[in-house]
Amino acid sequence: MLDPQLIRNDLDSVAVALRKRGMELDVETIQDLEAKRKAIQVKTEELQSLRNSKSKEIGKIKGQGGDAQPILDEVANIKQQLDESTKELDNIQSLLNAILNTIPNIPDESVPEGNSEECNEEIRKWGEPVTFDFEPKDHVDLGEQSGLIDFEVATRITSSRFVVMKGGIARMHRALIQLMIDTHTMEHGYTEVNVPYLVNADSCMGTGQLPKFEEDLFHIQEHGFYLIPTAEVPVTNMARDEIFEADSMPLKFVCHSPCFRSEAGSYGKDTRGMIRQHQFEKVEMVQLVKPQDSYKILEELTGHAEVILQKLELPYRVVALCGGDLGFSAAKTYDIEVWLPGQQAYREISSCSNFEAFQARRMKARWRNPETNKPELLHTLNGSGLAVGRTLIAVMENYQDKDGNITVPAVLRPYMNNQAVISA
RNA sequence: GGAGAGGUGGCAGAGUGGUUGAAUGCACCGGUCUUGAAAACCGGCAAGUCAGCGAUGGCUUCGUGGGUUCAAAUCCCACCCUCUCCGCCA
Repeated sequence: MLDPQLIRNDLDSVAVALRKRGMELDVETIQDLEAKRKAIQVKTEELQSLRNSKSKEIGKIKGQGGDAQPILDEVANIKQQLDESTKELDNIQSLLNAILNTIPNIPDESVPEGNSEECNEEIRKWGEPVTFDFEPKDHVDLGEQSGLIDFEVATRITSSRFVVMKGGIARMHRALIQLMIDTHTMEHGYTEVNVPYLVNADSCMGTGQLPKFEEDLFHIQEHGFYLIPTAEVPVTNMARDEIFEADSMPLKFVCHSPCFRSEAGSYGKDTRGMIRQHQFEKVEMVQLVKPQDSYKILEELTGHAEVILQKLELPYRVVALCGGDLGFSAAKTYDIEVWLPGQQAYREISSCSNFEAFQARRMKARWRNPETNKPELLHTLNGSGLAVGRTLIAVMENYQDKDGNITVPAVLRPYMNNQAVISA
């Protein structure tokens, strides 16, 4: 959610800023509703004030044993006026909120212009794509050859876009999680957390999945809960309605969790393999920071994700998302893309974002600024560190030999009882 | 799942229809005292929101949502959550 003051006082510049996303704000409708809101709110509050003072008089008179009837008569019609005015205000406010809740965050100045993936800006590259002296297979073929990745049986159990992993592959998947969490806790200073995978609607509102993107979520109708699409939701919402002291910040959390996404609207996209699943696992980093630090910390956080790829010696590049490719709540995002020999392409494996106060405002996540001694909105950031399934397939494809065996990266072996090869 | 108790400010904890946004204590901030600190004493101290250039003023908020009333922390209804006991259970 954007600052309501900004919307009231400088809507035109908000509209200009949002054009970077390729979004056209309906300035006239908002201004119109806002003007009505102002008039009706003032009127309503005046009526409330009148009622309150009259009621106090009644109380005083009755307390002294006097006759309050004259004032009771005087007050008789206030109630009805107030009811009408309140109803009208509620109406306008919910119309206005419906609009405001669907306005995305304002992109940071440094975000590149553009309306599609092609306009993303490459920031840096690490490592060289390996050249094979044979035709490298993709993870689907490799998994089929070894029998350690089974899409068919997962389809029988549930549906498409699910997977069953077995043996060495399942083990390496688990080892990757351990490597990531250990690195972030022991080298980068994050606190490991374990959180609910079902969340309530308020939490989804807080991080911005609701109200606009309900169709992307799995919803348990019976209880009103949602399956988390990312640990960002429960972890960031730990700060909802909280006020943190300055010396406890930044708060840094790392969390491994499954993620559930309905992938509505992605029919036909990445249908092959494990790239796009309804259920996948991710290690997520979340930071709650002082506003003045958030852009510096975005760089750090992105670096923390990169360390995992460097340890695994997987080539990657970092791109800054352009305005049109930016997520709803983000002010700035770096995607990290790993090299997949099977696709001969860089594919997203992490997304690191600064949300500034956008989520914090929805969540009422605040810190006490020592300079003012007042609670102020903090800034939230998060980034995958990393998407585990995609990391797994990157390892498989980059570490394969011509027979389809997969060498276990050295850094993972301690987590796999020193297993060095997953045989085809 | 059954029975009972309860949800009030950063925390603890009063308050059962009317100058109660809420006693008191702790914490916190400022000051006096002190070489300095502690103690003691004095003062301040909820959040959100609206109008206003501002001074300031109004409104809302006592788990959530409805209702009764001129007036609700206080009465009524529904829901949520916490605790205790019983049952079941990884």
